[in-house]
Formats: sequence, structure tokens, C-alpha cells
Amino acid sequence: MTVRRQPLSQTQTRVLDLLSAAGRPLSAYDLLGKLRGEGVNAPPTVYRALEKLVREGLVHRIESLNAFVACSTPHHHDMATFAICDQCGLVTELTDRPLQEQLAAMSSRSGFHATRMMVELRGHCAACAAKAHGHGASDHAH
Amino acid sequence: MTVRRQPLSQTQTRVLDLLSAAGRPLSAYDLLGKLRGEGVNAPPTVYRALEKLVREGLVHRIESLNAFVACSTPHHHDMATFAICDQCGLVTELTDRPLQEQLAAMSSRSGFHATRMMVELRGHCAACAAKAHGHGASDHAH
DNA sequence: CGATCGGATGTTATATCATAACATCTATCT
DNA sequence: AGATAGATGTTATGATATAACATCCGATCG
Ligand SMILES: [Zn+2]
Ligand SMILES: [Zn+2]
Ligand SMILES: [Zn+2]
Ligand SMILES: [Zn+2]
Repeated sequence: MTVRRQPLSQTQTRVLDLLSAAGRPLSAYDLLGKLRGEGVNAPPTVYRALEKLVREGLVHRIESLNAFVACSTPHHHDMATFAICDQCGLVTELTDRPLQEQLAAMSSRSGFHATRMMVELRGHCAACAAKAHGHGASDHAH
Repeated sequence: MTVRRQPLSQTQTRVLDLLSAAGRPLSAYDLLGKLRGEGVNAPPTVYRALEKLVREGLVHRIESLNAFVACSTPHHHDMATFAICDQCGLVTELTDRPLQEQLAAMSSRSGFHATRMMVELRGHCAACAAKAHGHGASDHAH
């Protein structure tokens, strides 16, 4: 599954591994925290590695969280869709080809040429929606 | 379904007017800059006004720009779609009912209960796409 | 009237996210 | 060796956002 076109540097590999292991979005400073003591001491290194990984399509940036997550299906795809549970923090990357086509159609209909399409849904995951019967649980948040 | 609108405070009105007049997204600090000398001297006031306006459905936050824009059709709508030109900075709020329904269907199909749906397209507007013939012009950005 | 309550604001300080600018190091190609 | 490209280190700063607490004011109610 790991289709890597360019070889990754040490730090880039380390960042990707950390994101994959986390299985949830991490902020650049979360990553920096985990990399201190491994020779990574400042934000630019982390941001540079993330930039590369995003370029390579291995990592997505989630705008509404200011955080990064390993791509669940690492192909280059210029559209990413995320469902973000505001209760437990679960983030799921969704794929829906028809949606992508419809979005592209909608944008081009207005003459817009989209190079990147971001869809982020906020709400409650199935588990949390089931649990939620009027009362609130321990809000996770980011 | 009675859409009860709360009266807006002085600052809230001022912020909404500034956003409407700008016709483009402004950051909270852009707004603060314009409000200094009118008794608004610190970020919290601006953020609080924006929070209220977003709650009322009069303003949208554009996540990928960290900026705010007046809603083009101020109804409460939990889905907002924006086409953002990376060249000239033009931001257009799009409406597409079928897309909204398809997104809702997709999310609920996976058991997710969406309360808010964000769609942000990055690329080039019709005018800039026409001008762009391989060469880059004066990248505007925000 | 006077109590009190909610909404808005002021104020200070700080947290969080991101980049500029410049120096260094190494691998690779010529 | 010289040149190039990519990655990293380092220092400093910019940009975005919130915490915590105090004050003010209009509406409501006993
Ligand atoms: Zn992906
Ligand atoms: Zn959940
Ligand atoms: Zn709107
Ligand atoms: Zn444009």
C-alpha cells in the first residue's frame, strides 16, 4: 500500500510513522514534542517535513483543526473528505467518487478551476451519536 | 421555523458592516485594525463579535484562510461552500442544494451525524484561469 | 426601588500555530 | 574541484486565538 515515489528523509519518515501510529490528527507542535531528543528541536524542521509529505500525498492537513493526519489511502488525490467527531475526536477519511465529480462539476460550471478540494464535516460519529441521549459526555476536542 | 434574529450590539454591527463592505474575507486582526480608535482595542472583543455573528449565520469562517466573510445569503445554513482563487484572492460563496444533499447522505451512510459541513475549493477563478497561460502573475494571496 | 442576571466589553497575559532569514552539511553530478 | 539540490539547524518573529478576571449596563422581578 505504501507507494512512495520519492525516497523520504529521516525526519520525514519519522513524522509519517508518528502520524500513522497515532491514527488521529496531530498538530505540528505535537509532533515536535515527540521528536525532541531525536535531533529535532525547532518548528521549521517539522513544518518542512510535513510540507513534503503533504506534497507527496501521504499526509493531509485538516484545516479546521490546524492538524495533520496520515492519508488512509496514499494516492495522490486532490480531494480529501474528513468526518470529525466533536465529541471523541475521531477523524475518518472518506472517499466518495461521485461527490468528487459533482464538486468538480459545480466548480467548473462557475468557471472556477479547482486544484484542491477540501471537505470537512463536523458532528458526531456513530458511536457518540448513539451514546448521546440528551446528556453530554466527556468532550474530547482537539 | 421562525428565524428569530437577535438584535446586534454596536460592535457586532460594526464588524458585520466592515465585512460586508470589504466583500472579501478579513482576518480578526484586519478587523481589529479597522476598529482601533472606535473603542475596540483588543482581540477578544473582535473574536466575541465574530462568534456571535457566526452563530447567527451572518458570517462564515473560512478555515483554510483563517478569515471571516459576510454570508452572501444570510439564512442559517449549516453548509457553506467557498471557491477561493489563489491568484487574485477572490472568494465566492456557492450554493448547490444537490451537493448538500449528497454530502448529508454520504455522511449519514457511514453513521456520522453532521452538524456543520465545510467545503472549500482552492484554485483559479474564471478570470485568472483565462489570464494564466503557463506563466505566473502577481500572486495575490491574502 | 434595589437585587440580580445575562450579554457585552475592557484589560492583561498567554497559548498556539506558522514562517522569515540565514548558515551549514551532505550527496550527487560534471 | 565546482556546482547544484535537498535537508536541517538556529534564532527570531509574525499571526492567530483564548484564558481569566473585572466592569458596565439594561431588563426583569419581588
Ligand atoms: Zn487521503
Ligand atoms: Zn465520537
Ligand atoms: Zn452563507
Ligand atoms: Zn482570480
